[in-house]
Amino acid sequence: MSRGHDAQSIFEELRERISLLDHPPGSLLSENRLAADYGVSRTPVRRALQRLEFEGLVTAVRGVGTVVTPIDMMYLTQVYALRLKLIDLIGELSPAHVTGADLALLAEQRDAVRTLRAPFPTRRLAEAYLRFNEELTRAIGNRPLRETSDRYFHQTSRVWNQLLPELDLDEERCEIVAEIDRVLDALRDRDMARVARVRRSHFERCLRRMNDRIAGADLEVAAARDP
Amino acid sequence: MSRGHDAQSIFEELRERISLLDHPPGSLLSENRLAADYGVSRTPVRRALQRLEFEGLVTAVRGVGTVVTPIDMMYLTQVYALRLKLIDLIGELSPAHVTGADLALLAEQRDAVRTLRAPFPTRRLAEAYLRFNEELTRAIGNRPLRETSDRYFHQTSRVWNQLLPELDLDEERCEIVAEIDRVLDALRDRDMARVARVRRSHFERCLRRMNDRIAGADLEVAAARDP
DNA sequence: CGGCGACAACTTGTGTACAACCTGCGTACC
DNA sequence: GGTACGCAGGTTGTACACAAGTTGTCGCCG
Repeated sequence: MSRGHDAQSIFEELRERISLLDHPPGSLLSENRLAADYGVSRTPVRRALQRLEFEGLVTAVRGVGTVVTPIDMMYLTQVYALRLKLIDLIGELSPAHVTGADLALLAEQRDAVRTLRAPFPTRRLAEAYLRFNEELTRAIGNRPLRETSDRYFHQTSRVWNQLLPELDLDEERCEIVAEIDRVLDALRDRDMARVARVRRSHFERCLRRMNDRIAGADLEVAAARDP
Repeated sequence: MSRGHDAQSIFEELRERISLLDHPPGSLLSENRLAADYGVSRTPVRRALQRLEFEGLVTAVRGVGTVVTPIDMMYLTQVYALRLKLIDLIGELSPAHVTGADLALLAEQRDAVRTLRAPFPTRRLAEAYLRFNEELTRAIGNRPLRETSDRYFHQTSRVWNQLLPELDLDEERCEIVAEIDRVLDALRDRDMARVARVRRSHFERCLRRMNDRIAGADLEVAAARDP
């Protein structure tokens, strides 16, 4: 299929495809198949898969294949609880370093989401939010915090993406536009603490919407009350 | 050398050897050499090294070797700032799950450190603190927080270990005994918030001692004022 | 018809040969 | 003597062959 990829780009592409549910939880990835797809041997593919395994997104099983990690709510609830705290930390120990170009890109992303008109595929919204998050993660000044936030964002994004078809798509779209808008305002003032407050607020609202939707079901997203 | 190792155990051993400065920053690790030492081929060694690379402890350079990451104080200052915050989180979102056996093991470790009599090798103290931290990390209830704490502990432990020969060894020994003692008390009450306060206090005292020692030098450990 | 066992076709883990690349030393040349 | 070049040795990255393991299928037997 697509050629000229190295281990790093294969990792990034696979991570995105897993986040966006192109490879749904529980599905099997074959090293041989991926190697053929990317036009390389198994070696760089294995490196990418091993990193995905360290990040908890896949599990290699000898004789079976590499399984995309199933969604484990018991665990992901803990991840949500941690992410809630990490958002606060972004405000506490990140000197803002955003350029005018970054702000313009965020505004572009907001407009792209705003002009989406129903019916649009849920994947479009999921991808837009992924891009927004990537751009915002880049603005985190504290490098280990940036890496940690990135890591756990990709572990949880599948939950919202999987629930998206059952949510009110237009409501979700508006929420994202509002979030980008308010974050953009705070960033223009170089006020990372306000960025954190905004993100925390939208994060909690998102958790509430998801919980409302699956109320009565076995699963519980319920974070924020880990202790 | 030692045989019967798989990628996982090679990773753990190498990580410990890097933390304890058996492989000092800047030194070269050869895949062939390690493969011969562990009695396996390059493949499992490469897997271990790749994970160390993802964790930021080594950097593979084509045609040169795998370099143990030099100590970068600009970066590690950020890691210290994050670790300070993570310690608080341990108190906020970790239900304690320690058994009597865990407590007994910690008491044993405390006694082992207490009975150390000068002159003793700095490595002994460094290894003891590593073990204490391993045991305590295991008690963190929130899994992603546990993994993150573990990761960044191993990135920063080399700093203290490298400074140790220039510090007052007996003072450091007493500090560790005191820390384990106070943590043990708090754990007996299942009071993770108090554990966090104790650890934060000792962490800050340790930073201060290190800064005092290298005052006037080019380097600055100075965390806690990242914002 | 049901169960069970051999087996074929896959998977990942390991070992090995080779390609691409860097470094340091020896040597020739200025 | 100093400098530049070339090559030898060693390193990681890649590709491939094989070992170890799982799963589903097909056929045989009770």
